[in-house]
Amino acid sequence: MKYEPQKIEEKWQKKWEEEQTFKVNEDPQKKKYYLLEMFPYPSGKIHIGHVRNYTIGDVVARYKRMKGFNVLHPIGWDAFGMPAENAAIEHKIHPSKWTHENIDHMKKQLKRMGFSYDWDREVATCEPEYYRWEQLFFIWMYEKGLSYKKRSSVNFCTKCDTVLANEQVEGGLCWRCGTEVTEKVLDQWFFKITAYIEELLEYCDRLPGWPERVMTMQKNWIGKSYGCEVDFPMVGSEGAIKVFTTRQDTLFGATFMLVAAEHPLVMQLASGKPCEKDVRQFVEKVKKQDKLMRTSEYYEKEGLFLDSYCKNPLTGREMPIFAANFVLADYGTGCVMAVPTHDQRDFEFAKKFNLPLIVVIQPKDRELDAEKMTEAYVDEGVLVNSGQFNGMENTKVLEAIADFLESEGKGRRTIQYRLRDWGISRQRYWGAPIPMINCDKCGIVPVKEEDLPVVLPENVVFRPEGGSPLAALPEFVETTCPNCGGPAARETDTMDTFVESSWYFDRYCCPDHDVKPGLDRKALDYWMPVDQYIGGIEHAILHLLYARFYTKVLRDFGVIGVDEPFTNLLTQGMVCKETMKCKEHGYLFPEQAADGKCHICGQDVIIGKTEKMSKSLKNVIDPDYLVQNYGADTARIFCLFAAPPEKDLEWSNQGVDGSFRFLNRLWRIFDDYLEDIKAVPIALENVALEGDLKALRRKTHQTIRKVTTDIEDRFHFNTAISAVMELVNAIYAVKRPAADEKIALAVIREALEAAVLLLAPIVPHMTEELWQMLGHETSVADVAWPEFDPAIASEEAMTIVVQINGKLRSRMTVPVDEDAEKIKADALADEKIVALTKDARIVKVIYVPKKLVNIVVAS
RNA sequence: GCGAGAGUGGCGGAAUUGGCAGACGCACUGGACUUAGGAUCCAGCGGGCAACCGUAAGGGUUCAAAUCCCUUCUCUCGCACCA
Repeated sequence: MKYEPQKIEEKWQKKWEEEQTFKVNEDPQKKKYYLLEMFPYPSGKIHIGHVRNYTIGDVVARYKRMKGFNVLHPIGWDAFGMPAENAAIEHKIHPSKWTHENIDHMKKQLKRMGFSYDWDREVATCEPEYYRWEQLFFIWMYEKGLSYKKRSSVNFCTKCDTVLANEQVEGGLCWRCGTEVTEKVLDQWFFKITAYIEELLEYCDRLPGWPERVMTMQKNWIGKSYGCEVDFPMVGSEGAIKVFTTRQDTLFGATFMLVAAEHPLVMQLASGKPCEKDVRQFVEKVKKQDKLMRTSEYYEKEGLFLDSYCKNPLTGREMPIFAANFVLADYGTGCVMAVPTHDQRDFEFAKKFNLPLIVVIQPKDRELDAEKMTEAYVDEGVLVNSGQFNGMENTKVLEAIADFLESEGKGRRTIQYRLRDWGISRQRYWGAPIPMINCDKCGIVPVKEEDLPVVLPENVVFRPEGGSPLAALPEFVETTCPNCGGPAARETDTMDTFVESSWYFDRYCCPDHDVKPGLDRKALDYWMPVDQYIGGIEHAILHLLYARFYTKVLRDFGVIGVDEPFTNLLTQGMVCKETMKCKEHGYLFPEQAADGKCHICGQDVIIGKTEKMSKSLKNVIDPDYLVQNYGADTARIFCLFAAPPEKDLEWSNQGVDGSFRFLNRLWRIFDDYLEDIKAVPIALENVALEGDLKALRRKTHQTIRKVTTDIEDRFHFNTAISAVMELVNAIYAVKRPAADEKIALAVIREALEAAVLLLAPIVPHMTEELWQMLGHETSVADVAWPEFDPAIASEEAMTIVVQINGKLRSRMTVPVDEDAEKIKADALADEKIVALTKDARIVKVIYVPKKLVNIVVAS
């Protein structure tokens, strides 16, 4: 019988669905395991990255299930977002329709891959029953001061009448219409993630199951720095300019002051002075400068003297104050003390404006001369020109200067963070409405709980020029104030879609949307936290940080009982493929470039770099194509075999062939033996085996051991698969026993059954089929994971390597329980060793148990 | 610039705690079967005639280094004028 994946795959998928094989419920008797993969955005079709991500997750879910865990393995849709709205504008299809059609199609595709989801828990975040509770949590957050409205500057396109994300600004122009982007000050909603900043940071060191690099990225993103706030008194007026610095060791070298151009202080200082007009112009110019450009290293440093001075608090020196384009308004106090000798930016600025340089740190190996410096000295050294601190090492003087500033009342220790509050307002339609009402009399008033959800209206008009369709819909906007009953206007901003993805894993735990308040604490206590989370590295900061924050917020509301949502995180690599180009026709899809020729013009195809699969580079493999030509099982096993999960996977069509060939190879030998082994029970307990059969049985048990640890401890599916390949090769290597050689057939049956069970999480359809062919009646998904017998797995003889001075010189086979002294003696008596050591003096002999003997000789 | 990670045959990758480098697969070569083979099975496959040499390059620690340490180079990712 031939291996026909299409036939058997659809058969088993139907059966799993009918029998609800993967439906789960809370069961206090069983140990739970919550396996979660990042849910997809319903963009239209699943791509190979989804296949990889969900295959990895599926293997772990099925493996844990066979290990006896009560496994929660859900899926859903991150269904709000811009592409749906763009489709509405371009193709005149309602975002809701577009999204639901995509979900329907992708759902079919996922089912066709055979993933073991509990589909009863499926969630789509665009449903009012989902975002209803998010709106309630928003109101709770508002009441606690965790969500607030603030004026803040954003990228704005006047033609499209909308805010643009940083990513939507291309070279200072709007990505859609090409209009110059301006900064606009708008009232925006924020989540106060900074209220949890210390806890978020602290837990970075308490999540050992997360990859170090993700944690490092999060820590850097939070960006905690210890330093001092220092007061620089104004000259000729009251008050002082406050500055944040981490380099108080250079304070004596501060010779001028820089203020961010946007800082209100700038106009304040300039007002009434002759420079006022110029300053105003300068500020306007800087505000217009593109944010991306402005933060580029190569951007010209510009500044303007404000005709004002302040005083260095330690030296008393008068310092001119400048407005500068490169000072960040929203970090620290928006003002920086400039130390041109020890900061490159300040150095460049000082040279440009001919400002004084004072060296305050001298390197140990040479002497700096301020006159001759060509760049700032930023390394370690000893303080000079620094009063009582002279002679101290700059790295050690930080505390002393901080103490001094505090005792003199001229400054104080502070901590600064890079992380800003999370701006969640979007002037977009396809998102969860922010449940707030603006009343002229009462101000901002939350919608009453019993009036939730604020449902997104369907009958909106999408304007090709952009802008929020909600604001243009009077029946949505016009309402009454919940407080005073007077006329009021609804908030028309919607929430950032990252809000939905910050708690969808909670929703999966309790699919009943009608429980109040939204989530069932008992179910959450059983399932949460997520034991294993799997997804792309691209979410290392945003989604993972937001979800951690939101979990802490819900915890403080008593909704959930965990501090952190995800115990273990696996970040899988990207799927890449080489690009193919035709000189005339540009990038070609793989099917347009078969046999190395462009299918449009016949020219030779140019093979380009290996890049992440993307539509624009056309280096994509359609999962449907794989399913049709090879079946889901081949697609699954290839994704796992080609690379370990955390690394990028380079696509290889020949590799897919190889995987398909392996499945056929297993199928064939299984089919070949089927009739003979069907009747043979496994009863090898009291049978003494010899030779080939003994070796095969040993291999079987060794393979079980290896595959188990590879999956359990490391998620190294590629080596697990290669171990099974070795087992299958070993079965092929055994001489075909006759139909009446029952013991031999029993050994082979055991090996084949082991191969089937070990592969069951990886290629579930084929293994279900083979399992059934053997006469079993239960689903292979419900069979217990095989156990190995250490006695059978252990080798009776071991190969000991004999080295001379660490170089391989001979090998010997000895019984496993051989005495160490005997092994050493045997090694020295070995024919090759004797020949090589006869003229040398043996210094010592090292025996590494079960591995090698190293003979150290002196020549 | 700062931070993190990586660099092993023609290719993807193994080597789990410092202990036989190159498992497994792909590609390639040869053989068998065959009217035929792009199917299948079997064998070979880092370099070198060899002694030997080989894990980006150089140095070090060690009886022993792909693995640990130092220097350099290259690549990937993240942050990036954060004071």
